[in-house]
Parts: sequence; structure tokens; C-alpha cells
Amino acid sequence: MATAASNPYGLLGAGALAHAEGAGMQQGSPFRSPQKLLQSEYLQGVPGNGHPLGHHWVTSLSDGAPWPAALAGGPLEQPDVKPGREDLQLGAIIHHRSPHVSHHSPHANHPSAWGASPAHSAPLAAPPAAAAAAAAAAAGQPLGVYSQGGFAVGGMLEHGGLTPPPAASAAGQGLHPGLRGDGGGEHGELGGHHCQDHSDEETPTSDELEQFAKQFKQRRIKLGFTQADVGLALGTLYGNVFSQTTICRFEALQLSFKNMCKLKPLLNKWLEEADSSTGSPTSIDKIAAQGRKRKKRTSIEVSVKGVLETHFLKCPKPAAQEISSLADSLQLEKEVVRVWFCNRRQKEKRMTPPGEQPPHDVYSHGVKTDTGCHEL
DNA sequence: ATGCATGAGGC
DNA sequence: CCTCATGCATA
Repeated sequence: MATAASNPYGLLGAGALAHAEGAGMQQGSPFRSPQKLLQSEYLQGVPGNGHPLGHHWVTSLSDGAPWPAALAGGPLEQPDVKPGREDLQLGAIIHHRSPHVSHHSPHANHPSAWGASPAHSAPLAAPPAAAAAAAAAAAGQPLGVYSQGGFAVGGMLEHGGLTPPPAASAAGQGLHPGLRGDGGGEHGELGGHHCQDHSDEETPTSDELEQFAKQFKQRRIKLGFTQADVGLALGTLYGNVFSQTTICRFEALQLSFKNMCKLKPLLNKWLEEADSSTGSPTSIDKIAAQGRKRKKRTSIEVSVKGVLETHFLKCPKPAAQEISSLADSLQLEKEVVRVWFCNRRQKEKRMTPPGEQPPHDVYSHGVKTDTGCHEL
């Protein structure tokens, strides 16, 4: 019955699964630092935040480019964005260093949008995701097999005699043919640019991010750190704490392009630190901070998911009423359904398309299975 | 590694 | 209500 009862914010009695130990990565216990917290906006103003049309590169819509519609010179900002939101009741304070931010120069904010672009891309009917995905997969690192369980931090974390990465930059084949930087062209701001001299600052390309992510993961593992460790370290070092989830998603390129760009510099910094500090025990404080009544995670049955999937394909953005009726027929809370759609949409926007590597000709089909979403 | 959830900004 | 960045809780 899944969440039939769906007990609201009852209580979380699960006290046995505080620290995981599963695949070698322990769920750290992130917590926000009360002090610091600079409120800087890192340009979130995407032009026309609303991209009404669903860009389905997989569903064969006639939209233009999937992600990088215009990854030109969009100097990213890397401020210490950490809005002190939400409450914070624990008084546990870890020793964090002074956030001496003396890096980076004042960049101009360029609203580089990835997901919001196909608005006016017209003749662009090229095989977007397909090619990119294929390439990504093709370039699949021969060593990228360290899934979970591969590395156990049982007791291999010695930051003293470990050997630094043997230059993982060997990988030099991740060339994305579909790495279109042209965008729509009507913007007329980029001619033949591509200023990606160094993989340091500035705006990285999706390819660079991909490379960086791979290297990062390698080094991280070699150094014997878990994703959770890194997340915490980032917090103690720069003030921005992140959870294992985020680090994981970064490594897997499952974040939005913008988000990736924001995190890269931070992770890069950490890499340098961890790499150079041969013996510096990064404070591994783990403070379990939890006291929020979070709604119990609703598990949706596979069959139900299937239905939702179908509906999503028909209409990724159902109206409130549709959601209601849908929720009703599925016997789910409306809110659950709504959130499901939201998350679903987000998923489609992430980098790394769902392993789309169709060896088939993308130009075969010309008949799109209509896109009418209206049912009552 | 991921699914569902929370919340801050925006329209 | 949506998007977007994030993360707790899970499988």
C-alpha cells in the first residue's frame, strides 16, 4: 500500500541507521554553521527563467539543444554562498578555520543558462543528447569501475605515505562532438571563442567538468576519503558544508551545469589541500545533528511509478487539477505527486543524460507521438 | 547511489 | 506553483 497511511510528521524512530557503513561511505552528519554565512547571489537570474517547453532530448521533441545551448564565456562566481537559512538548534561547534577568502577576482556575472535556452533555437535539430551521451559513454573511462563497495575505508586512510595521483589527466579522449557552444547563434556574442586555456577558473566546459569530476573522484579515493569526508572538509575549510549526496552527485555529474561550476572551485581547493597536506588529519568531526521532523519518505510502488512515468511523458508539467485527479486515482497525496513531477523535471535537467547511447540513427523517426496533455 | 523532501527565490 | 540547490533516509 505504499504510503497509504502516510503518517505525517510523526516521528522518526529509525535510530539504527544513523551512520551507514554500507559501501564504505558513511553518512556524515552535515550541519550548518551558524556563523559566517555570506549572502551573495551567484547569479541565478537565468534569462527567462521560465522555459515553458519541455526539452526532451530523449523523447524526440523538436527542441534545440539539450544542455549546453550557450556555454560561452560565462565567468562564474564562486562566492561563499551560504545563506543562513533554516533553523539551527544544536550548539555544537566545530573548529573551522577562518574563511580567509582571498581568491578570485571580481568577475562579471554572465547569465549562462543551460536548461533555459531552447527557447529560440530553431534550425537546431541536431542530435543533442544522443551524441553527447554516446561520446561520454564511449569515452567511458576504462577505470571507471569503482562503484560502491570497491573501496572500503576500513583502515586505509593514511595521509602520510600515500602516493599522489599519477596524473590522471591521461584521459584525453573525452571529446564531445555535440559540445555545441554555438547556442542559438542569434545571440551573436560568440564567434569562435572557446577560451578554455586552463582548467582552473573561468567557465569550464561540460567536458572539463567531466574530466575534473573523474580526476577528483580518483584522487579522493586514493587519499582515502569518503564523499562525506569531503563534504565536511569543505565546510570546515571554506564554510560551505555539503553532504555526501552532493559530492556524490558532483562526481557523477548529476548536478546542473551551473551547480557544477559553482562547486568545482571548492572541490579543487580541497584537492590541493588534501593532496599537499601529507599527514594533516583533517578534522573529521561528525556531529549528528538532527531534530527536524521530516516527512517520512514515501516509497512509491513501481507500478505506480510506471503510471507517473507515462503521464510525465505526456505532460511533464501537469496542472494542479491534473495532479489532483492523478493523485486521487493513484491514491497518493497530491503533494507527493506534485513533488514527484518536480523531481522528475529536475532529473531531466541534470547533466549526464540517462545513459542515452543509441547507436541507432536519430534521424529515422519523424513522427513524434504528439504532445498533447489534456485529460480530465 | 538515489528517491523523495524541504525551502528560498521568482513569477 | 515552479525552479533550483541540497540533503535525509533508503535500497
